[in-house]
Amino acid sequence: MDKTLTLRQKEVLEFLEGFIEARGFPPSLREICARLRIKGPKNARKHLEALEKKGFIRRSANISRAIEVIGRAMGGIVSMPIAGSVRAGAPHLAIEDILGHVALDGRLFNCPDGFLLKIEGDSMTGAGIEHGDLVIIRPQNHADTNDIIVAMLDNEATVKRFVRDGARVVLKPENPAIPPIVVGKDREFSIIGKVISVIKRLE
Amino acid sequence: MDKTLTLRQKEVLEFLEGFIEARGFPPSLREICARLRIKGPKNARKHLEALEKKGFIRRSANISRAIEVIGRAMGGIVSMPIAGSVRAGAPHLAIEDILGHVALDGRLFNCPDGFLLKIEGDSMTGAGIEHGDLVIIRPQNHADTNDIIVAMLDNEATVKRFVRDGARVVLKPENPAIPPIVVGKDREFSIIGKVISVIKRLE
DNA sequence: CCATATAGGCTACAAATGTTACCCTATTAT
DNA sequence: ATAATAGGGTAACATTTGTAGCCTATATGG
Repeated sequence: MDKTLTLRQKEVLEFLEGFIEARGFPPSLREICARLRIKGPKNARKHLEALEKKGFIRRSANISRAIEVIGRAMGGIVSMPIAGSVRAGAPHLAIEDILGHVALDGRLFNCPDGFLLKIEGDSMTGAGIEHGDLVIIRPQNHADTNDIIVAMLDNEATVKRFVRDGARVVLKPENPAIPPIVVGKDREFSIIGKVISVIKRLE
Repeated sequence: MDKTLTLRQKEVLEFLEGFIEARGFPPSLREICARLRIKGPKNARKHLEALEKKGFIRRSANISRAIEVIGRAMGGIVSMPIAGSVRAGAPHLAIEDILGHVALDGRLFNCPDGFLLKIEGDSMTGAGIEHGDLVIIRPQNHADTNDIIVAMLDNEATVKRFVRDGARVVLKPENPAIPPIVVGKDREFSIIGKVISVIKRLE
């Protein structure tokens, strides 16, 4: 089965997507005819049959406008807040107010109550986390050794690799130029959450 | 105008959202009746009129299933396909090569006709692109020096840093263990697109 | 040459669907 | 008391809409 669309079928598919986007519901056969300058509903139907056979849409018999464009699945979208900037180098800034919200795919970023942080500094470049990247944080107050976490250290937020060395806690940068931080009892330390995803923008 | 929904109206609205989510198109009046155990289509219609008056949905007269749920904040969200394999010059990817779709925030990933590719191999670890990461590709057939691109080389897709050295084209891995590739005239070479974003999942 | 897929025109029919009219009972505010 | 809103019932009606059959034409592959 050839799953490649013809030019005409691509036109039909793009019209379907545009119509649904604009109106909120799919077009009828005769509305498809009107836009594509086709005379009979049967001919529009044949296009839909072709699109369904090739797997681009799903239909239901005897039901008006029963066209579902596959892949447009907007389901499972979660809105995550961007929680301001965090200095990943020498700990400096605390978590600030929420800058905005971003809609993300729940299947890809599986974290119902997560949030995002924008990385500042170069202390985690060895782990592929660089200045300007966004990290997605899953809030939790514990961590396993070698997890990359966001922690509050003396009222400042920092992103580091978490290592439990016996009774001691060490926050390891991924940058040879920056020494590890040994968290002593004299320091105020708490785990904010774990970095579960990194988003880099290259342009 | 009272914009507060009654319990029953909230039931109706949630049914509408669930139906559209599941089926891809809105329900008819009689389908609303069936689910909410209402006997006449007129009664379902009265609920829709109330929801429209309060600004939660939009309708069109005399058109079947013409219900658009407002404010469901799908604005700016784009759906991008995840390509399993890349073939040269594919404007519309064939369905057999699409592993799935991901909904992404258009403000964050500003690329209307892009697609995603799952990275295999460790040739770009120096640029923070590792095995298993997803990269977002903006289709284009040109590139600037130092862009990270997806290219077809002898019928195989590869992700490398693009360097134009005089008349020569060099594809540079970001891994000291892997030598650069000098693209000679004897090789079939074309640029598929530019890597504009990297998504890493750490768990 | 034949079969198939694509693309379209035309007509008719039955089912799905929105619309209208009139009925009722509560509850709440005027 | 009266009006308005919310919620539900029954029936009839007109339109929208999907389905079906039959026609022509072009291109492609065996």
